[in-house]
Amino acid sequence: MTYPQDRRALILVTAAAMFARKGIKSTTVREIADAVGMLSGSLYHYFDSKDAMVSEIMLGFHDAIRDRYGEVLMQGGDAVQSLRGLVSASLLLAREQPDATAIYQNELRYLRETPRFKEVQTASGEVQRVWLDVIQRGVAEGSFRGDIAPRVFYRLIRDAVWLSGRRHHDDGGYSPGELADAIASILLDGFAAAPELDGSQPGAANAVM
Amino acid sequence: MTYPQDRRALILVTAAAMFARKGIKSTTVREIADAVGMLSGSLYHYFDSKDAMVSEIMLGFHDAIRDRYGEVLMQGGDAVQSLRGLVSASLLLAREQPDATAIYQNELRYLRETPRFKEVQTASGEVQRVWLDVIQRGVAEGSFRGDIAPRVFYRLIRDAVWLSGRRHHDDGGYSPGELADAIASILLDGFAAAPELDGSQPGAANAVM
DNA sequence: GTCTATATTGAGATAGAC
DNA sequence: GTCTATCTCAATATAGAC
Repeated sequence: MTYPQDRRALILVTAAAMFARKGIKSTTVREIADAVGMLSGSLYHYFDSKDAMVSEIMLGFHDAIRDRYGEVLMQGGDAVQSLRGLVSASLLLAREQPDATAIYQNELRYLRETPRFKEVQTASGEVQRVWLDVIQRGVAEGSFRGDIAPRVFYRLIRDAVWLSGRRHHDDGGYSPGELADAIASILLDGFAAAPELDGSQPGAANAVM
Repeated sequence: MTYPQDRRALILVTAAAMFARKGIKSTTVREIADAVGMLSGSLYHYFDSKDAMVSEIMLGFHDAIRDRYGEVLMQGGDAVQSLRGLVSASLLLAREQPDATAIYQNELRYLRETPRFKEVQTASGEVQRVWLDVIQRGVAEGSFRGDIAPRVFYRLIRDAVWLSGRRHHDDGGYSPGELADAIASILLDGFAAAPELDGSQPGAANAVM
């Protein structure tokens, strides 16, 4: 699909694919070089280190996120609309850039604990801030449940987005879009069947466990 | 808390803690030995290899899961009751064995792709089977939504359990039990606020995105 | 810009003394 | 059962020719 115009870009997308599939630590620079058709030493003409590739991949990904989220927020609307916009934008991104998404989710700890990824950490914090602001706004507006900490819901949704971005061995006829809809629907409406209209409260009623 | 009676057990719980925190690949046998107060060579008196430790940790974890799930299913009841039982049992296990839980979730790919972990893979498949059976039973009984593939819900719930097992830098005053309740409630009832009793359908109504 | 060759380090694992 | 010492191998990274 994408036709990388220069070797540098080719190296980057190839590395991203391998990082996503096998993890950063388990992917060797030799394998990357092999996949792109050169020898490992040659990679260092373009990048200072393996981690430099990781950093560049992640920064590009966060730039894309920031752009999309900016568009969503600029459209205004209430918190529910904003949240749906963020979910939609995230799932779209996860579909467009499944490798970067997987890396971001799988290697969170490594990215957080390695000083070299300071810039990535900052960008990541800004993204999280956007989510929390919208969720808190929704709670204040009364459209989201107030009995659940925004942070908890944020984590759940972040992991769910990851889930939709992952490629699975069998996705049983689900297109990525359908999968996204299914996940968003569970998170907003719940997995329990819609109750009969007998006046029973669906939300607060069930004390779980 | 736990008072390991022999060195072997101490090594295992120490290794589990480090695997959970830093990942298997990033944890060296020397670090494990350090933490337990011996030299790396001595570890090999107890274990054939680093992966042998991983395998033993995971097999023990799956044994515990199987026991608990068995108790749940033996109590009978409808699918909703069984599902709640499974959720409850899982969250309890995630709380009792946070390290094994984290390893299982974080290293899924590594465990799947390494032939040496064949036994773990088999055990893992059986666990998944239990979930899918209960979910499918619930769909058949009409208590779970039929428009969402059981597999999708299973993955969501598996990741959510992981979430509850993870230790986070700040969990903002949430006890593990409260966190578990919050997550289970989102998954079953949804994050949208309970609707006013004006006859509008909470479940199916919102076409997401 | 790519290759050859190699330096350097880090990690898993082993042998044998104590 | 633990330590000392070391083997071996794999991986990142570098230097310099072409």
